[in-house]
Amino acid sequence: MASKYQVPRGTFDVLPGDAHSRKRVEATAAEIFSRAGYEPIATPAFEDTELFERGVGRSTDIVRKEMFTFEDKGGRSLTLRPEGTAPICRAYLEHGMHKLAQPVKLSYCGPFFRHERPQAGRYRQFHQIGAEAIGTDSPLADAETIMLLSDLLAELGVPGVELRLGSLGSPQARSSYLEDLKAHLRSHEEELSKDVRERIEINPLRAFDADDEGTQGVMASAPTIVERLEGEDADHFAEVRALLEGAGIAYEIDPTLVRGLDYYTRTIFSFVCDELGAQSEVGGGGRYDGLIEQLGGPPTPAIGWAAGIERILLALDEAEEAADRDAFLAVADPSQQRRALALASELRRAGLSAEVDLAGRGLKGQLKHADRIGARRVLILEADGTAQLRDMQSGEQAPVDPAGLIDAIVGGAS
RNA sequence: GCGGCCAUAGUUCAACGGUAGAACUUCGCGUUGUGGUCGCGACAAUGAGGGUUCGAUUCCCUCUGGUCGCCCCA
Repeated sequence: MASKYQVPRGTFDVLPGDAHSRKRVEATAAEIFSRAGYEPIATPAFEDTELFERGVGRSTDIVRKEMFTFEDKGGRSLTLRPEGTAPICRAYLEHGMHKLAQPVKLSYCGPFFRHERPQAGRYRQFHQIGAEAIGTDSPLADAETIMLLSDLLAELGVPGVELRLGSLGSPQARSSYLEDLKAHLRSHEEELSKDVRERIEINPLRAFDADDEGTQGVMASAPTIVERLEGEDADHFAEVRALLEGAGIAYEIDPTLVRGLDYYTRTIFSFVCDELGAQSEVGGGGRYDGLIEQLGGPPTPAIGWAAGIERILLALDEAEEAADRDAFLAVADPSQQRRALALASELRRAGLSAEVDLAGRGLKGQLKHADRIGARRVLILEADGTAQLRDMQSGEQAPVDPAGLIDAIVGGAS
């Protein structure tokens, strides 16, 4: 009988079988962050709504239609965090981290919330791993953070990953470019597909991705933002590219790269995976030199990224592996249950994995269960106080001295 | 938020509008306390609510959820 209750739309339970690979992803990230000096930070699951409105941008899809916003009993408007960068910048300011040696390098991992229509790789509660380097505008930081994510995906073995790189320049350069692009599109309006035409004002960059011939013809002569970068923006981007090339990181310049959050400036990047469906971005980020100032702090350049754990797992498509046990303590007679549990506890304190039957199975059932959980050895406790040690691989079984039980198992395990 | 497809045991799949079956899993049995292979048995399901019909798992509607695409993003 199925329960009338089920997980809320777009959410999921992490069951024991999935927990292992998920943990591996988190542990690998933690290791990579630790080696590079990106200290862990954790912020609350919800924040003042205004933090996201100001930080992410009121005109973005995220703020306009994807936030879980609620009022607390004091009438404050709170929002389940839809992303991690604005909260971290809030924490940076709130705790005076600008007084620390710059840049401040941080990493995080946790749940985020967006009210979107669920589909493969897109959930309403999802989990991100992220890194931020706050307080430097050096291209070195851009390259380092990108390399961190590249290393993570490589170490995890995510297949078919490709890095897309772009630069938005300064906010002013970006908006003047967008005006020019819109003008270009409008002047060729008849040649564009209906789809693209309708989105000229909303998202003109999308036109670069169109498949229809007419639009592609128009876009061939369209200006791209990367070729229009000037002065320091251009130098910065050139340096980032040189650093990535020097490190042997392959990338592709993507003039159509769009980040739907208002705070991005200069470098933006995205790691896509061809094993995924429509939600092909496995991780991405960019520079946000104006965000901290936007939140009321001093001008503070910064860069960071986030990667979706569910998307990584989807791309890895790992088969769950059966966990091994060093020993299973079987009882030939229920009178031995106490002894079994005590011995199991002792083995566990010695650092071994051991289980006992908790379901009242017969000896046959216990052996079967021991086999199922991958126990290497089964210790059968006899009613008369003696014991037999059975090797589950060879099937060999011999009596063991009750006094030396622990030694027999510990010794056999090493 | 918009379109397409879908919804049956714990899981994966069957069933011309007429008795809901199977496989895997779980539990038990295969003699007298010993796992894997094999055989036998047991537990166990039509997402919810309406409608059409003598009769609905099957057709229609609504809801819920999933999935794919759009949009957007991690």
